Amino acid sequence: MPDTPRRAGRLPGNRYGNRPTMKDVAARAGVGLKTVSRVVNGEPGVTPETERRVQEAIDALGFRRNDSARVLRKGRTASVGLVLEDLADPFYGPLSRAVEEVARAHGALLINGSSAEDPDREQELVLALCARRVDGLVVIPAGDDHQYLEPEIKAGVATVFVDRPAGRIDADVVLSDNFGGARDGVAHLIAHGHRRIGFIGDMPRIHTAAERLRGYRAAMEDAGIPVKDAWMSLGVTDPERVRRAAEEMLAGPDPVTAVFAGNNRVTVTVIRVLAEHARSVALVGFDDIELADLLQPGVTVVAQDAAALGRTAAERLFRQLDGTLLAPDRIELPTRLITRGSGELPPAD
Amino acid sequence: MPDTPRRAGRLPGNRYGNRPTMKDVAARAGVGLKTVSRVVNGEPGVTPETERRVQEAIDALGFRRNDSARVLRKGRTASVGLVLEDLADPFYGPLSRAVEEVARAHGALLINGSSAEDPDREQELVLALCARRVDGLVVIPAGDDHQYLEPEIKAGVATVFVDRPAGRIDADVVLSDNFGGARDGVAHLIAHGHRRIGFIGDMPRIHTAAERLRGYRAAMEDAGIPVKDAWMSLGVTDPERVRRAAEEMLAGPDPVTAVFAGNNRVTVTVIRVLAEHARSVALVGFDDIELADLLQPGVTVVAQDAAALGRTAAERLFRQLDGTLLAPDRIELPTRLITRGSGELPPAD
DNA sequence: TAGAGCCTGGACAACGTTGTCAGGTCCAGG
DNA sequence: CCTGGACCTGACAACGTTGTCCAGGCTCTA
Repeated sequence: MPDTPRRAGRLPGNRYGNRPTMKDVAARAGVGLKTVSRVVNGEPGVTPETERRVQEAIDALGFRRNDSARVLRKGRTASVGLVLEDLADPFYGPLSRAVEEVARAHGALLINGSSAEDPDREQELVLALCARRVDGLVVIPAGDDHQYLEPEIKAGVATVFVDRPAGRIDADVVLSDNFGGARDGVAHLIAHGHRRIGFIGDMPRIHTAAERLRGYRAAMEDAGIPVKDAWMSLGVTDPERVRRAAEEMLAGPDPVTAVFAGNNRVTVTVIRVLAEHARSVALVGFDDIELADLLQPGVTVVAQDAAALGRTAAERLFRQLDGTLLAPDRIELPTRLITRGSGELPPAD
Repeated sequence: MPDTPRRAGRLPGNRYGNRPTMKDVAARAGVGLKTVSRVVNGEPGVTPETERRVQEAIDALGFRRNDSARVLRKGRTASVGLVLEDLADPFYGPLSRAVEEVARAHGALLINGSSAEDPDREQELVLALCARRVDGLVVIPAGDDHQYLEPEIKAGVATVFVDRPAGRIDADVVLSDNFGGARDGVAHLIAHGHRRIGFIGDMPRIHTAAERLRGYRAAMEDAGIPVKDAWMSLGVTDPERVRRAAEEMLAGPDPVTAVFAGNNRVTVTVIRVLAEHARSVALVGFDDIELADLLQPGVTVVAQDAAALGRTAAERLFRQLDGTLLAPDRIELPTRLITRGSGELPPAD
């Protein structure tokens, strides 16, 4: 009979592919279980000679500590979860990376998931992460009711919301100044002589979209310009519909001479439409986009710092875990207007 | 005396913030431990009435199953790891998202980490993921020796390498046709009359960079054009140095009339340099970039499908886990030349 | 009405690790 | 030679879950 594998006959044998455990290492090194544990964790109180023998057995068997068991015993997973809308969106890449860097500095791994802007999927993801007992959560909300998180937060899961505030729950939030940024961007167009300014943005149920719309309205009101419904297009985000919305604004009886685009995806489509348009139309977009400076004209944008959002949120998260953070707070990061040409075009009527 | 918390006196009380366990739920519902387990896992053999009582207790206590314990018992974590270079790079966002979608379809979560192109950090990340007993790994290698993974793979961790092949180990690999893509791109420039063509790429120790360089050389050789050292710049990736390299090629005694850019970051910088350059210079870049069609001229690129890379790799990973996949294989996905203007400019000498 | 068979529920061990604690060895000092 | 302390080492329980197995109560049929 060949070597009988450990646990033979008890399981098909594919449990972790039959990995060696500390017990196996201990047997091979001729020491106690706990001594192996000590060596693996670099705890003091082991003779160099013993340590050498254990280390040898570890290498020979290819032992790797099972963190699931460790977590079960210790209660901390050294991992944090990040739930965002879509990792493929260039806005979230740097944000995610920033969270990862902070986590790494604290010795934690990052688990992330995309909600695809679906509240149910967000909840499903968040709860799955809680079941894994992540130490903390950074969430970019898709839904607007986060009461389902209350038991988790009570149970000690550190939580920070980013980019959009949480709904019906008191928690840390890190936001960009969407209102101020949009207001400044629109005011910039007004300062360059525009009065008929269009706004194309996402569904107002998304907080950022609503705030930017509010900024648009505020700037118009400050300048004493009445806003026409035909100048506003809300809830529009896929390229086809943005295109149609932009074309309608440009063609109506009261055509706009400038457009404020509510996010990076809208901006890109609007650029395409304007490129085909005969009359010159000014444009300011929310969110910076790569190569914006190389287009003709350069694209003027209200830029937010995605990496700073992620970093700030993650740092708050770990301060919650340290216990150095007291009450939940709302932090707002400033935006920056970057003028490159498209926002400085004069009205062409 | 107020309600004494469970485990009072044993621990500071912050272990998972004292979350309820199945035992607690069982006690509250007045049933046995295993019955709670059955309800939580939707196993048959529980009366509706009992199930209701248990469910009530679960809701009241805010119970959430501890997946660490579950994993320890079951041996599968339902999570896969993804190690890539930099999540903030727009090339990796869609790739990561594609892996996530496939994982999600298989009920698994995605843990990902950025190696920052550092082999040590790659190994550290991979081993940390193995310690968490991820079921599988998708790795975009930073280093060129992956023997350290051998015990893990033997132990049953499914593994697929993407974008670059693994070093010194036999494993599944999913690649783009870097050689063919680069050769076609350069041949395209040659077909438009260019003979002095520059190449700017990353360090040849990176497989993709080496393959693209090889494609460049092959195309030149096929056309019988001797390549001058001054036309090639390798290992250059930060904007400052790419800029200098490009300027030198354009200014030398034998100035290039066209440039092949080895990756998206190089392309972007070269575009900037060319925009300031008096003479018209043709450009083909490897990797597509957003808005490439809106520049003047549009940027001709060799596009690879990042999402397809991720999807293909993840699908192979789960086929390994199903056991339906046999021997390790090497899959090469085609690239696509997208002509937009910059690659069709005639030589300007 | 008794026995067979089915359904529901619970006791118990095991997963691999770490914290606690006690035993054992070795040496210095009395 | 004995005592005490410092230092190593290992036995054991516990973390929260799931798989196995058995007990008890029910229904149905002969």
